[in-house]
Amino acid sequence: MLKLTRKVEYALIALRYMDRNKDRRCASAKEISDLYHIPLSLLSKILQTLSKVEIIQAVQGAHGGYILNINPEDFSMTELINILEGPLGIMDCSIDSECSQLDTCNIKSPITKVNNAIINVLNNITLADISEQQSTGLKI
Amino acid sequence: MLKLTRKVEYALIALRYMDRNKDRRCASAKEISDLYHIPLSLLSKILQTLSKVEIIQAVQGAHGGYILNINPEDFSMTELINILEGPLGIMDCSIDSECSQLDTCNIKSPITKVNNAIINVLNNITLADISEQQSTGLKI
DNA sequence: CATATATAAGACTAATTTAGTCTTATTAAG
DNA sequence: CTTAATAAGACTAAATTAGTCTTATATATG
Ligand code: SF4
Ligand code: SF4
Repeated sequence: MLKLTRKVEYALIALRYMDRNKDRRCASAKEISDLYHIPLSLLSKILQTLSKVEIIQAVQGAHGGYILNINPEDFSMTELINILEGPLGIMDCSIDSECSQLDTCNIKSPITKVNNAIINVLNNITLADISEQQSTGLKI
Repeated sequence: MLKLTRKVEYALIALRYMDRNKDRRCASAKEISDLYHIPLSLLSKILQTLSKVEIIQAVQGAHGGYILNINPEDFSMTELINILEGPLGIMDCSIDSECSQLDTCNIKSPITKVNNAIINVLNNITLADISEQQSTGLKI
C-alpha cells in the first residue's frame, strides 16, 4: 500500500544512469538491465514507453540505445508516474471513478487535502533531485 | 499505485463518524455499515483490529458497539496505517526487504528522501484533521 | 550481403496484494 | 430464551503488478 511500482523505480534507475552518462552516445536496455539486474523485457517496455513520449530518444539498430531527451530539472516524479501508470491519486475518487461510497462518503473532502499534499511532494521532486544526490551501491 | 487501501478509508469513515457522535453511547458496526454502504464483515474486522489496540473500545452484546478511545488530535494517519497495514513505505527496501536490486540500486538514497517527505505528510495529519473539516455527502 | 545487436509492439502468464465472504463462537440486553 | 451485538479466522474472488515470450524491424559492421 502506498508503494511505487517497479516500473517507476526501474525508470528512475535507468533515467539516472542515462543522465550520469550524458557524455556517452547512448545506453542500451541490455546494458542497463545487466548493470542493475532488471529483467530485460520489462525494462525494454518501460524505455519504449518513455521513448514514445520523447522523454528519451531511441537509436535503433546495432550500437543503438537511448539518449536522455529532457532537462532533468524540468521533469517531475508526477510526470513520470503519469506516463507510466496514469493519473496519480491516493483514492479512487481522486481520478474518476466508480466508488460505491461516493454519495455518502464523509471523508472525501478531507482526504482530498491529503491527496493534494502528497501530489505536491511528488510535483516538487525532479529527475535532477534523484540524479544529483549521492547514492549507495554502484553510484552510477 | 500509491493508493490508500479500502481498509484505511473505511477505518477513517468509521472513526470520523464515532468522533462526531461522541455524545451517543456507542456506534455499532451494523449502523456504520448501513450508513456508508460498507460490507459489514469487512468493517467488523477493521473495527476489531482497532479495538484490539484500544483505539476504540468495544461494548459487547445487544446494544453494543464501539466508542472512540483516543484523542483525535493525537492520532495520526501514519499510526492508523501502521495498525491496519503494517509499516509504511513507498518502496520495498524502506522496510526490510528482499529487493534484488538492493546491492546495485542507484536510487535508494534519493528515493528514501522522497519516502521521508511523504511519511512526514502523513505524520502531520491527525484524525482531528479528517474529522473537523466539512465534508460532502452525509456530512456526519 | 549476412550476421549480430539493437529497438518496437503486444499477447500472454504468474505472482502478489487487496477486497470481500462465510462460518462458528461468545456476550449481554430485554 | 431470543435477539443483536462483538470476536476470530478460514476462505474465495477480484484486481493489480510483475515478468515472460514471440515476432518484426532497423542498422552497424565485416
Ligand atoms: S474518499 Fe470516499 S468517495 Fe473517495 S474513494 Fe475513498 S471512500 Fe470512495
Ligand atoms: S529503491 Fe532500489 S533497493 Fe530500494 S526497493 Fe527500490 S529498487 Fe529496490
